[in-house]
Amino acid sequence: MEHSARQNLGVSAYARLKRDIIRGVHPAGEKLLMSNLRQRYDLGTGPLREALSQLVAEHLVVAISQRGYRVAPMSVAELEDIYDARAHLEGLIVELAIARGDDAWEADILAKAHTLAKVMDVSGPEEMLDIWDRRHQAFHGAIAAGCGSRHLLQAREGLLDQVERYRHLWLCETVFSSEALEYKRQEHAALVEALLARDASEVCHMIREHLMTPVPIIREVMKRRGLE
Amino acid sequence: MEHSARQNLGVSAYARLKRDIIRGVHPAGEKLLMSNLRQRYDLGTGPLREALSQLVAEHLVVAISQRGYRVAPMSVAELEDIYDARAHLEGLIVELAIARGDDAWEADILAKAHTLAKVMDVSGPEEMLDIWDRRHQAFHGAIAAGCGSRHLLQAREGLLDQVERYRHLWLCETVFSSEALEYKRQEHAALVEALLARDASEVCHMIREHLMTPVPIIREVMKRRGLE
DNA sequence: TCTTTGCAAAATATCTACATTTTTAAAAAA
DNA sequence: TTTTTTAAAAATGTAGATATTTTGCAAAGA
Repeated sequence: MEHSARQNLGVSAYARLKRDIIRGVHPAGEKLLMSNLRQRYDLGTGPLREALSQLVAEHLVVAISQRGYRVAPMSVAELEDIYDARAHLEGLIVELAIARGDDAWEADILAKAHTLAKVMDVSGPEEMLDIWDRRHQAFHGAIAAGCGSRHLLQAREGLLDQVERYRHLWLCETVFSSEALEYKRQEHAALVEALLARDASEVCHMIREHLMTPVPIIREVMKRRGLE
Repeated sequence: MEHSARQNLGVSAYARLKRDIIRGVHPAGEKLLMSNLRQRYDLGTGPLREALSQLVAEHLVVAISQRGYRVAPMSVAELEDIYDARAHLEGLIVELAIARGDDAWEADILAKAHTLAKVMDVSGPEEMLDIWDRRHQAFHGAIAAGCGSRHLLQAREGLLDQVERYRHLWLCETVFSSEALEYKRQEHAALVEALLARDASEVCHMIREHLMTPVPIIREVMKRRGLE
């Protein structure tokens, strides 16, 4: 009964490649040489091309016919466009969630906010980054889930995938700064309060602010690294 | 200079498969047998798996590990969710477009509205459907483009891909009915007028109405065909 | 009799290795 | 320099090997 359902290799190749692209192991614009990938991930071309095709569909990789694959480029212009799009979409979704969310929705938000606030620097900083990010995503995910539309949430996921590489730059700066973390914690608490009060316009405004704060920081990091 | 840039086979496999799924050649839920696909599209498994991987990323196909691929199911519940999501997202985008669109935007809308209104039943009805649909999409695309956000438009494209199968059911009913076409033509004209007047709340309301009209018709078709 | 179980055969999905085509680079010629 | 030629590198496609799932059928159990 527990044969640990063997995944096909394409699926794990996809997960590993995506993770490495987001973390900058494969930087923006890098040529993804089949021979390198085969060696690095110990896979044949078949599964790799499957994984790359999916990443192309997600716009994290671009394919040039007969010339292989490349990590999608990054730019400050794109950074700004993604965050702009996210702010608007997230605003729409939160508005719907406030109109449609039920008691279970509220309870879930409280639960996720609690676990997020309790993240402590117990193990190494690398671990810390993972845990904080996971719980942070879960918290915002719980808020968005209230909109009740699978397809709006799907669109939101798409933008999340796009922003991940930029957000990773920010995470590395932020998670290790306890004052930045403390500031976020306060924002989250205020957000929960406004959500429970179902104050739509207030929440919209707060979410927007909250979402956009990383932008100047990321812009700075990108300039420092010459990624503009 | 014009070597007609050879595409890799995966790309054309993707286009053909997608088209056939949207048109119902491969109905919802159908098992996509490799041997059948190889025969039908005259391709090896490699390019086919590439194409299928992309379609999986777009949620038009679902993959079950070691058990191959299946056309994603359809349901009335999904129909309603997609249209709901679309109505909200399109509303958001149009609002932004009204705030941000310039003169070129207005001009492009007028141009596209004109070509759409001029579609005549010159050749066969099959051809007619293609042309009307293409111009209809171009018209609404021109309106949305005004929002100026590549990533919001990308999210919109994603929903369009999702809805395409349902919309195809509707198109077949509508395009051959000249009164339905005439009704649409009036809606479009009114929409253009309100857009040029930059009456955001009016446009939002109209777009929503315009977008949702197909839903009851499609629901009917689905029931008739036992796709509920 | 009807249902369940076990097994082997067939069908199917998946992967790899190699053949083919195309691009890139390097060297030679103009 | 600029162009042409040539060799190496890389991408792409196919055929066949391997592993997995499904199916058909018979025997056991209810």
